[in-house]
Amino acid sequence: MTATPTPRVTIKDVAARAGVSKGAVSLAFNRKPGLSEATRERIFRAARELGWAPSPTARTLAGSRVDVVGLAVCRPARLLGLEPFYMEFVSGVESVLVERSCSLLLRLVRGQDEEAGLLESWWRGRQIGGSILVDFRADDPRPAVARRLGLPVVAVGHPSLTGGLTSVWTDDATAVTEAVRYLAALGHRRIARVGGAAALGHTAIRTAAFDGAVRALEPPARAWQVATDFSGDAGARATRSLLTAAPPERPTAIVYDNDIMAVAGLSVAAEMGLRVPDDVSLLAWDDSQLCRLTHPTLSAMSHDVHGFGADVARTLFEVITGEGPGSHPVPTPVLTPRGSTAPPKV
Amino acid sequence: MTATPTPRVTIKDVAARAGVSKGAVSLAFNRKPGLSEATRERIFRAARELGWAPSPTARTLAGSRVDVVGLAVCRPARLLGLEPFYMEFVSGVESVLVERSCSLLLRLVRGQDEEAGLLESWWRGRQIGGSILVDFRADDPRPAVARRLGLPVVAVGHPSLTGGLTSVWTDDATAVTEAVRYLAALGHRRIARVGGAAALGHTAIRTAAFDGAVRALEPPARAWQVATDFSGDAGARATRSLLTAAPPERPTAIVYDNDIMAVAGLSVAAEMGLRVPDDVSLLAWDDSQLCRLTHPTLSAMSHDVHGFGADVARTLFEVITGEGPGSHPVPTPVLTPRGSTAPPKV
DNA sequence: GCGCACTCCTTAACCGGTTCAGAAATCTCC
DNA sequence: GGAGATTTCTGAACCGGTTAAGGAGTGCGC
Repeated sequence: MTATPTPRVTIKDVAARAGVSKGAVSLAFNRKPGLSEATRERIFRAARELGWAPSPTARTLAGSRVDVVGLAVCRPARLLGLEPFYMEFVSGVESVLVERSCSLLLRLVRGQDEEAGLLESWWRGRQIGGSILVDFRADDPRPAVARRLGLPVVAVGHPSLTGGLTSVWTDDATAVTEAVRYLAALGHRRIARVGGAAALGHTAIRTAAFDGAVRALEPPARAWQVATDFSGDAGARATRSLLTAAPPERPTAIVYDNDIMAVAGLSVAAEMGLRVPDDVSLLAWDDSQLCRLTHPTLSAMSHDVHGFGADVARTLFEVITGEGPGSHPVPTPVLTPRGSTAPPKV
Repeated sequence: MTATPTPRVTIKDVAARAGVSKGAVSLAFNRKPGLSEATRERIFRAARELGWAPSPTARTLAGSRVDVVGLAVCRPARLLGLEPFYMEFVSGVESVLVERSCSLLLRLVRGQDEEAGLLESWWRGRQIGGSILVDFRADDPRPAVARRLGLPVVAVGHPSLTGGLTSVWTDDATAVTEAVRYLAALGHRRIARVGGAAALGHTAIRTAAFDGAVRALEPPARAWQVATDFSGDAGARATRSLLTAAPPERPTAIVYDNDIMAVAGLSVAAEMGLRVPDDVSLLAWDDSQLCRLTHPTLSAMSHDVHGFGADVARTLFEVITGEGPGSHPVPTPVLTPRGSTAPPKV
């Protein structure tokens, strides 16, 4: 790989060929006033002939915007690989970035403190023009950092978690409530939930909502909740422990906080000789294609993760261009019944 | 989000505080000779006190290296979300990048031509210092582009596919052969393979290897091969069509090119009332956690995707620092027998 | 005492753009 | 036809670093 000395073509070459100054070329390419239509056209033609495009690096240095947005994701690598959610989310974000010829700077981190430091160095080094923040926890340091730096960000999470930052969020509480009501309507009176990481803000929201929804049922129902780390293994363990009890002490329906755990739950039921949905109903969250690949297929609270990512990216651009803080709810996940839920037969 | 006018601290501030010139600071931070130990120390102290770090943008513009590597991935968004492989691969790449404070620029593209254009604009715009190339096809335009540009790249794929670029690859042919021999040793004589996208180079390699391996069996065996798009749906369709034949015309073992399709195959078998592994054995590829979550658990050709990503990243750095083309095989996937494979009982 | 090599540091040009003050040319209006 | 306003374009400074050339000071040999 001998580095061919690629003859870099710069703004100067374009200017020379169009017979104007560098400044004129810059004006043309930034669609700023002060150039005749003829000159503008001549400049564009020259640029086209030379195959020139302005260097983002130089642009950034010269003080204009930065065409890169950051995303730091904080989960152990093994889990990330498994969660369909993120890749789909990223692809949604990308779809919007591409339109504005922006790029995504991705980094896996091990905690919010590391992420906070990363945001600071990204921003101070002018590496990013804004950032997407996910996975909020209690006492999250990131809102304070973003505010201190003046870094444009959009937070993915309920406004109660995101410290006043512009946020985009799904109404998890309503979705959980709907799930519980649905199961109750099927006749379930012993309902469990295998939740995500307890430290995560949205897990807390779902936990509370689940609690409230079950409490509101009439006739009253019995409820269980378990926290996990979102991994399939944890989902399997939780399911196993829930289902080992004898029937009257055993849930007849289980709600999972993601689809991986639901898949794991399904296989645990099979391994224990329980029929799904006759002996136990299973309901997943984050409906990915995975839910349609199991047998029986998994009922799920589904939402458009790709579209969600796109919304987040669009909102980030609004923030970057100076819109005030806001809260953008996206459609509540809707229940998609499939083969894993039915009235209890026991 | 009123952008606080963050007072940017630059190399000039550090120089002033240390009582030296900009040049000296630069020398210190690039560990170049020509500074006394005392001065060097004084400069670092000043930088530390001011919380300064050199701006990557300015560094790039000034002609030194670029601390970003590119990765363009070309699959429909829906599939990407599902394939555990990529996220895990990315996390492996990241693990190495972080050590060298590099970042990953990620982009989803729709074809190699789009990717080739992207590489060119990334490189000419000095946005990346090198790139990782995945998913090689016949007549892939990317090697030529990389060579023409002098862009340092590392190709993920067998040397026969990557047009002389430095490549990192798993020995798929051997792995496929091993899979076939294993199934044959269990007693299978009717073996099918649900392959990936036919246009992909490594799919072709596996197809040929499968063919050869089956042909070499003694006593002779019957073989089927189907191409898919890697999606679970396609895997399900392929499985369904393979298993609808009457027993003597039906494979007793199926090998899948990724784990998603194997999961889908498992559920199709269940849906058709076939027992796994008694009626049909299933063998996955790209062993992710998913394979341990099904019931029965999926036997798989497993390899360390995270480590693979790390190897690729390390190799890219070698290329960037000027090593010649090379070929770096990584360990061949090994067979991990689990519950989905057994001697045929029919 | 002088030339010479060596160490340590500074100076200034440069990377490839943006931006703004102001010059040159054209238009407007009386 | 000339003052003033407007349009169009240029020149130079600047962003925050890197780097090559060069200068000041020191030590050494003879």
